[in-house]
Amino acid sequence: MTVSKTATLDAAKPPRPARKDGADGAGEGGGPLQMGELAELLGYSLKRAQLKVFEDFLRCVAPLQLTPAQFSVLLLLDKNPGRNQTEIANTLGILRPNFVAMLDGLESRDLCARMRSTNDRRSHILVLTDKGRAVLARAKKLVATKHEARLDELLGPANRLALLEMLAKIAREF
Amino acid sequence: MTVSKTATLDAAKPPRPARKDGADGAGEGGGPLQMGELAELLGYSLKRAQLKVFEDFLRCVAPLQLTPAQFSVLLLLDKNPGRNQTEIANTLGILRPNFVAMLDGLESRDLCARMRSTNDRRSHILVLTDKGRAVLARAKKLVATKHEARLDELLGPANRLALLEMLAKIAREF
DNA sequence: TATTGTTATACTCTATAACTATA
DNA sequence: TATAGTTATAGAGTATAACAATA
Repeated sequence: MTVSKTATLDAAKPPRPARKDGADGAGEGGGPLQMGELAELLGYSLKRAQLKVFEDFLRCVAPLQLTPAQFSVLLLLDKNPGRNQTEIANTLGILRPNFVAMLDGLESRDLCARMRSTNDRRSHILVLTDKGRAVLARAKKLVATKHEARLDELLGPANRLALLEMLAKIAREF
Repeated sequence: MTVSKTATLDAAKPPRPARKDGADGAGEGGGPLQMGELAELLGYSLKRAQLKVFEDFLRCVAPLQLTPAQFSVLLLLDKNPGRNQTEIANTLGILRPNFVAMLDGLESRDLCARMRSTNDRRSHILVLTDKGRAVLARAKKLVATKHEARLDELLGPANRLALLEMLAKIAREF
């Protein structure tokens, strides 16, 4: 199609190249699609919302290079000193084999350390390093002032809390 | 969730092998861990809830062997006849390259079919087969009577709707 | 015998580049 | 040249089996 010269018409995207009437059967318009009962499927919105929230988390905490999973590990280590890998991993729903590489990453950045337990020499007691504590503190501030604050702004504090309660209930009891 | 079949559930587990007093520094109890501010992190509960809901979806619709993603595709094809792969994939947040194998799976089970468009021979118009429509109808019934019904039972219809609205808002505007 | 951390492995999801055939 | 479908590929995330050290 050598239209380019005369042009001007094809702004960005010509969605409708002169439809031959009801050509392809029932094809409606060329615009947005009908979501149908997808709009009432809780799991669908749940997944899309989760992706958005994680995406925003990453953005907000980008200067510290922490994923939601890594953040949750640091948080748990801080609140639960003296625990081993199995306990931390189980609590977060991470399988022990998969937790190894994750810890390797955190440890190589000097955010936490493994210490052989004196009681049970099979266990690795996990501890936050000073740097780990510092990074966690900064991350918590970013999450609170940027990430969660944005959610508060969108939903309102009361709704945000109601949402959290319901999600926690599903995670717990469903 | 992690918990597969073998059940990692903290149910059966002797957490305290005769602690020698305050041995390992600050290690508190041997029971469940402190969640700390993880309990207030929306993203955390969002993710755990999403996994539970998808898990239940799989169970409820197991006789039809449909994943949430496959179900959403069938639903969309039914409501939007005459659309091509790119349009369906984009609407569901699936990348075109990844949509190919997914369609292959559905088409090999005779649930949908690709038809070359007469207007634009590059496009594949997607259509549900009769079997696809039948399976979709059965899936919708299972989802409504088992899956969503269980959520209604847990939260109550009003709360369930409020939850859905908030999740949709996050997915849309966040 | 059982458990902790680990390795190896595999399977799913997701993401990007590049090819082909059409336009 | 641009777009639709496709291929190849790479990277996360997640799952299971099995081994060494220790209990």
